[in-house]
Amino acid sequence: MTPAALAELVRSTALDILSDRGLDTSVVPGSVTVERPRNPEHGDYATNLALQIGKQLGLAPRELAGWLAEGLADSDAIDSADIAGPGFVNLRLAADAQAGIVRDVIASGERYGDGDLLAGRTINLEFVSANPTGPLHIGGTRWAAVGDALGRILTAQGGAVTREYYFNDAGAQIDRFVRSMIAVAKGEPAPEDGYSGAYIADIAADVLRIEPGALSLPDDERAETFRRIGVGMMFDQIKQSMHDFGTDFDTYTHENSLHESGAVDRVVAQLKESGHLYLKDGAWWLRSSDYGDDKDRPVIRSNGTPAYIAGDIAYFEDKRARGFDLCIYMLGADHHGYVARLKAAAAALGDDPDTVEVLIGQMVNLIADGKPVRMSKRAGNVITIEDLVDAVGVDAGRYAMIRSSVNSTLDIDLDLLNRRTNENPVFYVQYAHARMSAILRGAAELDIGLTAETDLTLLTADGEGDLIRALGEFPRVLHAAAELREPHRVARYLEELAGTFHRFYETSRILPRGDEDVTPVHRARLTLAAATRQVLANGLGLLGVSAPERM
RNA sequence: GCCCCUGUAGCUCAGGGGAUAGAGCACCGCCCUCCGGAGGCGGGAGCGCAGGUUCGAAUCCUGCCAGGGGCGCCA
Repeated sequence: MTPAALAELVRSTALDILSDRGLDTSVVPGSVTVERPRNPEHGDYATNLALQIGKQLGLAPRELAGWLAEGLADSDAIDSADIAGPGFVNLRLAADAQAGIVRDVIASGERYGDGDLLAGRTINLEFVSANPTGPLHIGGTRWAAVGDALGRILTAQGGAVTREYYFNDAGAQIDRFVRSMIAVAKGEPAPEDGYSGAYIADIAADVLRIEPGALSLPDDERAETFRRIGVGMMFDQIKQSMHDFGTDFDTYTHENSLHESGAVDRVVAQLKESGHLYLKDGAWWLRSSDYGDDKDRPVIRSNGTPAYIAGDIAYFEDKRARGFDLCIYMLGADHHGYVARLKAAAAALGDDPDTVEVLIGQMVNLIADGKPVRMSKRAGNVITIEDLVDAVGVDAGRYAMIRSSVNSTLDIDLDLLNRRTNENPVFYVQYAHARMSAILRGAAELDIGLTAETDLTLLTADGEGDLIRALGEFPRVLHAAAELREPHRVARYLEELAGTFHRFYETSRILPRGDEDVTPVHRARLTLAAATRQVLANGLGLLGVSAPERM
């Protein structure tokens, strides 16, 4: 019996008890809390339902808990139900009900853990969207890993997810990028406000290789040539880096295309007409202060040119026209001020601001010699996605990015990367998977197959029950990770599961030793190992991290 | 000044109102006749401060302190 089914059992039992006694059943929440107590003496599961609703019913929680325990104990799935503390009901599952979790994992296979939280939702997930003026640095790498994992998690909950990258190939930073390339191509120093990394020289040289006469073109054509080729190359490089990192996008939208197609002009005209923009000091303003911004923001500058936000409004309109009912934006903490603007844009277009969901992630700090260092292209200490992958590999790199909440600033220790240590917890998880793979190989050699007839009620040892119940948590973890948009929950769960497995492995011999006969207990443990391996593989897959058979 | 995030073990971090707050790393001590020791067992040590809500607060609310980020007709 899965925890979800158990919660439903508790709920229906409570409803029966209350209606039998003529009490108000509406106080029972739609979903009842059933949790795994920290202290194993408190049972396999515990519910606080009596504590939650006792007061509303005017009943002592312990009395209510007593009725609940009595009712639950009648179920075949429940071995024991006891009142504890101020009104908890502690539950122990019957062996067969617990075995049902293992059967469930084996039967569901790769789909074990999936849910329908987001069934019917059409979701646009925009992440990274780094400017194409340089290689993807380690900050953007965080979103590449977390965003990709989130996309997988939302998909596993039934969401129709489109991963999207917004490519800012318009605006002032592109002009600076172009001026920087041209200056370096001419052998001059990069402009004061420009970009000066070594990659600029490389790209400038590549532009000249493709268009040898580029420097002698008239100013306008020269800039356009460098822009077209240089930005295109930068874009390809970023795309390739992320692909090598295991992150691919479904759609790339170019900001420039929104301007060139007239989409920006159209949406601005529409907003002027509908009164959502107002004219002040010669500029057209969006009422973003209605949505938490500290002031309104100009959409059309007084010189008549569109501000950055104009493109974003047109982009949102474009997303909605493509049928998305939820648009998620993953932005760095340095863009948090943009939340209100995006919501105001949605509202101005007549949409519910909740259609826009902005996830703010904190920055990635570089630590060297135990102290934070500021990344600077000028100082030449920019750490790129390639640097990270070269140092620790894709799996450890992705895992390190994902396993912390995005609300926490992330410290990446340069010395650690340079030492290529195996301190990353991903190895702990992967090792558990490899270990089980080895056992299953061993079982195959001994010709021990997994069969549906295996008696899983033989799994009665503490370590075995712990492991089974840990497997049972996976669907709830995925549900929470999707609902809260927190992929790190999956990583933390996998670490716990791997630990529970390693402990099981120490105390429960899986394969027969030497010339021992194969017993039903061996078969049951082997099935449990196979189920655990499946869950680890499913979880790692959601993080985009490999589940190796051997390490 | 205003807005967002953070403050939990020596360090890096988990912890969706629940019972005795966890993990990894580091440190100390144990465990290999047999399934992979990249493992297991044991040990020490902690919720920034002050109020409030609640049967119950690391978690929710308010204030303060400290750190990071942001407040442009830049993007």
